[in-house]
Amino acid sequence: MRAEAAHDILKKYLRENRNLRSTPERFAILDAVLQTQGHFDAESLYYRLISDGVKVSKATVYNTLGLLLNAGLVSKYRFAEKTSRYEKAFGRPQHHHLVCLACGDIIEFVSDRLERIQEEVCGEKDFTPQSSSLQIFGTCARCRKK
Amino acid sequence: MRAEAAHDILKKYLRENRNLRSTPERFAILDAVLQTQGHFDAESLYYRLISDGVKVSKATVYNTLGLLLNAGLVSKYRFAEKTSRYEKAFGRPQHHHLVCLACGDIIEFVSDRLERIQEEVCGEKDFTPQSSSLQIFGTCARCRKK
DNA sequence: CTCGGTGCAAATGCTTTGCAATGTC
DNA sequence: GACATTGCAAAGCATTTGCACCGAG
Repeated sequence: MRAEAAHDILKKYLRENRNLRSTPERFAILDAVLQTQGHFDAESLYYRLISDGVKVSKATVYNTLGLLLNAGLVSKYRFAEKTSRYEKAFGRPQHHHLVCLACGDIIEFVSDRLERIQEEVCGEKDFTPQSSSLQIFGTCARCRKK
Repeated sequence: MRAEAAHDILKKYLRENRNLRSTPERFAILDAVLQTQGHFDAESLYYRLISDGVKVSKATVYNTLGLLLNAGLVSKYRFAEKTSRYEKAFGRPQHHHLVCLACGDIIEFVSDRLERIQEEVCGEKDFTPQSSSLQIFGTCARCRKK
C-alpha cells in the first residue's frame, strides 16, 4: 500500500465534497494513520504526531479521523472500552474480531461465508449495508489456561 | 418470561459471588428492565423508575446494570452513538442488528448459520466465546427511498 | 478576498467515584 | 456489628464546540 494512493483517495474525496479543503494537517494525519499496525485510538495518534514534530491539535485529529472514516480510509470500532478505536482500512480485507475480556487482546478473522450471510440478511430486510462489525467477546486460549 | 425466574437468576448470581447482597433497589431495577421492549439506555431507565415512584439514584442504576450484565440478564451494545444501550437478555434468542445511519432505526435478525460460523471460528482460534454482537451499518429501505 | 480549517481552552454529557449514612447478613 | 450498598454531588474522561486567527482556493 503506497501512501500516494491513499493521498489520491483523500484528495478525490475532498474534491467531490465541495468546499472541503486540502490542508497539510489532513495529509500529515493520514500519513500517521498509514504507518500504524493494528488498532489505535485518537489520543495515541495525536501523541505520535506531536512527538514526530507535527503541529496539530487534538480537535483536528478527531475531525480528520471522521473525514477519513467517511472517505473509507479508516474503520472505527467500539469494543468494550469507552475509547473509540480506529484502524486503517485502505488495502485491508474486511475482517472481524475476537475480543478477549481478560487481557484485552484482539484476534482478527476473515470469513467469506459470514460476508455471504450478511448480504442475504440485507437482501431480506431491504437494507443497504455500508460497513459491518462482528465482535465475539470471550476468553483467549492463553488466558483460559492461566 | 416470568419475573420470578429472573429474580431467581439474580439471587443465584448474588449468592455465588460472595459478599454481594440482595437489595430492594437491585430487584426494582431488574423489574423495570423486564418491562422494557427493545433497547433502552441507563438514563431513560432511571427516569422511568423515578416516575414509577421507585427511589433510586443514577449511580445505583449504572451499578446494577453492570451486575445484570454479568449475570447474563441484560446485553449491552454500543452502536454509533456515545450512549451505551441495553436490552433484556432473559428469554430472548441471540440476535444481531442492522443499524440505519440515517434514521437510527435498529432492525433485529437471527441467523442459525451465523451462530455456526461463530462456533467454527472460535474453535479454530481456540477462543471461548461469551457473547457476540454483529452490527451492520447502512441505510434502511425507508430512508433510501427518500 | 472569502470561507473553511485550525488551535486552544472551555464545554458537554455519559459514566464513575468519594464519602457519610443506611441496611443486609 | 461489620461491611457492602446507597445517594448525592463532584470528578473523570473522550469527544465536541466556540471563537479568533490563518490560509487554501
